Amino acid sequence: MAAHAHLETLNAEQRRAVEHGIVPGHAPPAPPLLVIAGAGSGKTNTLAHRVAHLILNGADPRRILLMTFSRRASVEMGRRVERITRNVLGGKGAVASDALAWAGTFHGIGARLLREHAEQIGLDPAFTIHDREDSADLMNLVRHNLGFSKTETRFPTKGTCLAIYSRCVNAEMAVDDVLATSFKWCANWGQALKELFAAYVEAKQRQNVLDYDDLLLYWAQMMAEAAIADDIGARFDHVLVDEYQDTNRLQASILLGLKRDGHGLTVVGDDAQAIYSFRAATVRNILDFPRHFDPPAEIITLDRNYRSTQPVLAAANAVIDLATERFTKNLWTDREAAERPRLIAVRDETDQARYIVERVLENREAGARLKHQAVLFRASHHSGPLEVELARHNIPFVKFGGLKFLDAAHVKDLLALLRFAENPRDRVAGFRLLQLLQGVGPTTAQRVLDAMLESPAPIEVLSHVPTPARVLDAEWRSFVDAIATVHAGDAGWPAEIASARTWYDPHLERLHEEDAAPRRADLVQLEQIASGYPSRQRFLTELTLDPPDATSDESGPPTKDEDYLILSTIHSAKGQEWKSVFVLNVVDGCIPSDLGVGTTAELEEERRLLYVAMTRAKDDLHLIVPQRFFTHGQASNGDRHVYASRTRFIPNALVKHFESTSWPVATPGASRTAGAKSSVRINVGAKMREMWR
DNA sequence: CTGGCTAAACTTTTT
DNA sequence: GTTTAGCCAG
Repeated sequence: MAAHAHLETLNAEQRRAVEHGIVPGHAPPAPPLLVIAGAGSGKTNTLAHRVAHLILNGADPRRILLMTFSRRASVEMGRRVERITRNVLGGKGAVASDALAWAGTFHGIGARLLREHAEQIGLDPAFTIHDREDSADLMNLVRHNLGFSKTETRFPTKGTCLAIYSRCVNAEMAVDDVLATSFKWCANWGQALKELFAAYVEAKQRQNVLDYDDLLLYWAQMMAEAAIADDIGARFDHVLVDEYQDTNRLQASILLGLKRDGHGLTVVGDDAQAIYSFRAATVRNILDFPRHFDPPAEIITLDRNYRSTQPVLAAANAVIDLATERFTKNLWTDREAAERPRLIAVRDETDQARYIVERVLENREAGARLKHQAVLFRASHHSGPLEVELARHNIPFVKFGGLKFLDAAHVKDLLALLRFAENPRDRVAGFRLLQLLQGVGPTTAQRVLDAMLESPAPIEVLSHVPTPARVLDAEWRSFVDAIATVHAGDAGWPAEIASARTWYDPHLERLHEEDAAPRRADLVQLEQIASGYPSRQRFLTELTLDPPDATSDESGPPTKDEDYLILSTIHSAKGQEWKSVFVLNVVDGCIPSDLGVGTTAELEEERRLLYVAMTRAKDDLHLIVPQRFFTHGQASNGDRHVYASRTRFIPNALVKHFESTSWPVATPGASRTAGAKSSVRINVGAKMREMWR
């Protein structure tokens, strides 16, 4: 049947998931559905087909809420939905991807709903949003004001305070419980932390700023109020959530508040790939989902893997099989292949980098594009030596995860000016800006901001504040004018950024004499990015919620048709796949991270992390094991490097799933020049057999 | 009160 | 190697 041609590429389970509750020509809010979708089982494709199928059978795309884990995932989903509907309806009838207006992350959707419903909950719709660093800075200001920065024994740092606060909010737990379970070394500070958090919340409200957690928290609060919850719930007929295993309790509260009887709800996920518990995500969400409803939600399991070859999948299955707790069964595939994944022993991180360069170039010679190859690692800084080696060989790469463009001091300075102009009550932005001026320190900054705080027209007040002592009159006037000009917005968006840059330039020169030029180029690039947004508010909001997540070795992002190697943290690699995958530092201390071996739960998450990394590979998988690696500056510990051993997640019993080799391959000449008899022993018999394989 | 200095502590993953 | 608290001169 032609109308169903788009379903023919799906297998039976996928098709059941796509068609659940939909009859031809009629797509009412269906009973709740849980799809357990293993790695590479066509999850994104299935979800995209379900959305398309809803639309093709009469659902209004503007009344579909689609929540994905990242902005990148939501863009991809929109594209696929558009393609499917175009194939069925032809060019004219296709649903434009922007018709799927409510697709995005929980945080992004939250920000939009909060602006629209701000009045109903006594919130000023012009709020600005603090990213993690801004939140930590505000926490620090409050912490300082309460006198916690000079306690007898050291008070937790701003980052730790924020982490504790964030976990309380996201896990819906009391401070004392969070301290007892996740932050034992801070258990003594329970009372002080409660005071701190109360003051932090007040400060945010006075300044009309929200942090990441507030976007969810305020939303959840709206859902707890029946009248508003019904209002918002009624805007959407269908609510679909991807990567449900990585949502937290607060997000589950929102979802269940949105659709209390579960009708119209579809969630998709895989508990074997849960890797975000540090953000308070809990697999309980996905496990408990069916029983929230009566009758319970239907469960459909996708366990056929279309991505990886059989040997790659066998190795990944073996790794996850050792998990202490498993809910889903193993994946299967019919993609036969002879090559087992490789376990490569190298001497150190330098050789690890050389090995990858050699293999990557070899693959490119054989016709594989760089883009189809990826290098994955546990922590962002693990790729350091590799980046050097890639640069030496002129191999372009793009790195996902880790330090961001927006974290650079000069970028933050300029953004602070824009944010301060947008919301003059934003103390973190103001504090940062004022201290750029010579002669202004914390005290003067506080005083100026205090004067502004009370007034309904803070910019007016600022213009009339007398030039503080120790500050040059001209410098002060230039600062005040810059703020006022941008705030008034007469130049229009994004032209006003030019005024901001003009003001900032002398400060840039002074603060970064050494490397002012590349930093100035960054700011030009920022202005370019800004031109893609319709307004200052949209720019600031979307930039904090969806910062550019990739950095490359060249200035500026590479153009689409250029070829480049992918470098990514394992976390940022979620949902992606490549023909060849290299995993760095598959040693104890990196995977699992030695910071992640505290509790069994943490250790189990590290195991899943390795599983996620391995299941990204379609054809070749290389796990690299450096025999030793250098540690950063623990001078007191003496040795500059430590000997590492293969990750505990691949014990001897699992080695049979891999092709074990070392690199570089020892040449006969090398041992001779060594003079003394080499300690290396080779198994001649094995090598003979190897020749005929 | 600011800004430059020293000593000591900390060091993952991200919306 | 980077960030933070504390000290001191101007």
